[in-house]
Amino acid sequence: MDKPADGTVGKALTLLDEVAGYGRPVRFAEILAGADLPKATLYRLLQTLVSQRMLAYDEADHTYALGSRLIRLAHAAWQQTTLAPLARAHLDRLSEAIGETVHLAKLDNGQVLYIDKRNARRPIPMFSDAGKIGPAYCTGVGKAMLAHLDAPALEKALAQQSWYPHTPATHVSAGTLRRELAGIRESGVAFDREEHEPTIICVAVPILDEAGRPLGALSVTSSTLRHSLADLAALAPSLAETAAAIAREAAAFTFPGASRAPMHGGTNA
Amino acid sequence: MDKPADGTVGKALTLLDEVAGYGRPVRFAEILAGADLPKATLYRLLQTLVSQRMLAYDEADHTYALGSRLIRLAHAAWQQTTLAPLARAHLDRLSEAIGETVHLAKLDNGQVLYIDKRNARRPIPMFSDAGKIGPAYCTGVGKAMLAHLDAPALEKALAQQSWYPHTPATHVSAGTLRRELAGIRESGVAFDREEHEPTIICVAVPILDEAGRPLGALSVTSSTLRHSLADLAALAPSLAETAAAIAREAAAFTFPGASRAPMHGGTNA
DNA sequence: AAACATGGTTCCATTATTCGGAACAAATCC
DNA sequence: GGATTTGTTCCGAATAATGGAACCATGTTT
Repeated sequence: MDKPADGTVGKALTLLDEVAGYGRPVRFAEILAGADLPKATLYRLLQTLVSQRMLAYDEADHTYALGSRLIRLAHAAWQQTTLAPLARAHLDRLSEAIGETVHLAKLDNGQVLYIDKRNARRPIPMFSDAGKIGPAYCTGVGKAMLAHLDAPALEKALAQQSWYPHTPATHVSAGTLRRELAGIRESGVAFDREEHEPTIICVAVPILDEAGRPLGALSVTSSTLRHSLADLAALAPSLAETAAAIAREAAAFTFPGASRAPMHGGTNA
Repeated sequence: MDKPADGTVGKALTLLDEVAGYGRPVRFAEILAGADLPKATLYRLLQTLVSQRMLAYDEADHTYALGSRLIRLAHAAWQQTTLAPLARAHLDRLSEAIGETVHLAKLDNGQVLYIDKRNARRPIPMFSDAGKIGPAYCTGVGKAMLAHLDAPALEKALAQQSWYPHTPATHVSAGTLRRELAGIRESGVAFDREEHEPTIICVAVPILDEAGRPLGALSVTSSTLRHSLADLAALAPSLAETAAAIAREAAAFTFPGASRAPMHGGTNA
């Protein structure tokens, strides 16, 4: 099942995922059962991770949980590896204008990684929903991005899909999806017709760089109980406009100054 | 400067911080200059990190950036190591009610880790965003939490402060701060009187567990250009009420089911 | 165009870390 | 009180990390 985990670092990170997977503080014994490492090895690894603040050890009830260093790192990751910071203001505006759930996502190894989100009512803080991952082959954002990949990248991505039939409308193989992608590429708009979850529909548009490659995608999601596909289609222009604005900004953007800004100086001087 | 980095894992993580610190994609040579590792060693370490998706390598311009695995992990960390998920609805309500910038923070090794945030209707630009860290000795949330630490924990935390005089109003040693903390403990409310940034003021209240220990803190921040301390003081009751509600919920909460839920199954079935 | 940087990658013998079985200690349960 | 579960420490053997140096690929200088 688990394969060529490289080195100690690999094991340590696998362990992190392991702990993350429990979704709650865990005791040593539980981890021991889950991971297949010898007791002593696991023990040392955990110690290292705790000492590095990637895990937090609760002396009181002897449990391990994810550490705060992760949150710090993630903040940095979110800021630099994604176009979320750039897109933020645009998302706000779009959300304000149309009052429906808006997603910003990027493609990550064949899967959709949600990077930011706005709900109708309340503004959303970063990690609340950002960070979730979903399938590409049956979501609006996913298809919007797949449609603009070049041939080799697309093949690679298609090979990474699971083709699980979430609903009757789900594409279950590359064949039918390819055909739809051609259309999406033409029109510039992708729809999710209850392909991932029943009653959930969405419109999505890609955010493209100068070369036409997808940087990410934007979508508006709703439910068949409240809107028809036609309703959503009507929103496509504003979506496209927003996407274009984000793309423009991303193109204009060059990373500022080359000077170092150390992340956590222990004590800040 | 750098201390007892344990093992390979330690080095790898230090490297992550290093990359994070640049705040933008970095080239090999830059990292080489920054970190003091031999070329070959650095190279291998980077490869490992990339292969583990903790870093992302851009083939096009030969740069390294933080990887998406971090975002995924962080999502989990945010959910389980903090009271953010519990507090979310309460923050929304509070933010809605008072329309000013609201922060939720926890204490992390003597520093303030911001965990969630709601913007004012007309946001003021300022340092602090979810995921960021800040000093405890000169912020409202920091002082609110310090005030409710028990003696040994307080000593430890005080020893971790940097006492940098950000503004004329900043406490520059434990002495004066201790006195203020006593008062805060009494009143249950802490103020930041432009101690961290000029013109930035705030009211904060702690979120306490049954034993009276601080789980986190809530604050409302504004600027002297828009509000007086008295204005903020008037908000203290709603803040306290919200804090109490969060505390109540946190107390009632026990981590649900013991069953495993693996975090990222590669392909999702 | 040849010579030279500069930035990045690979080799491989040496060395230091990690490994993990098993003994030990501590808290829990009969 | 003794037995069991749970967590921690030891230490020789095994392995993985190390880093100097050679190498390769670009882009630069004369």
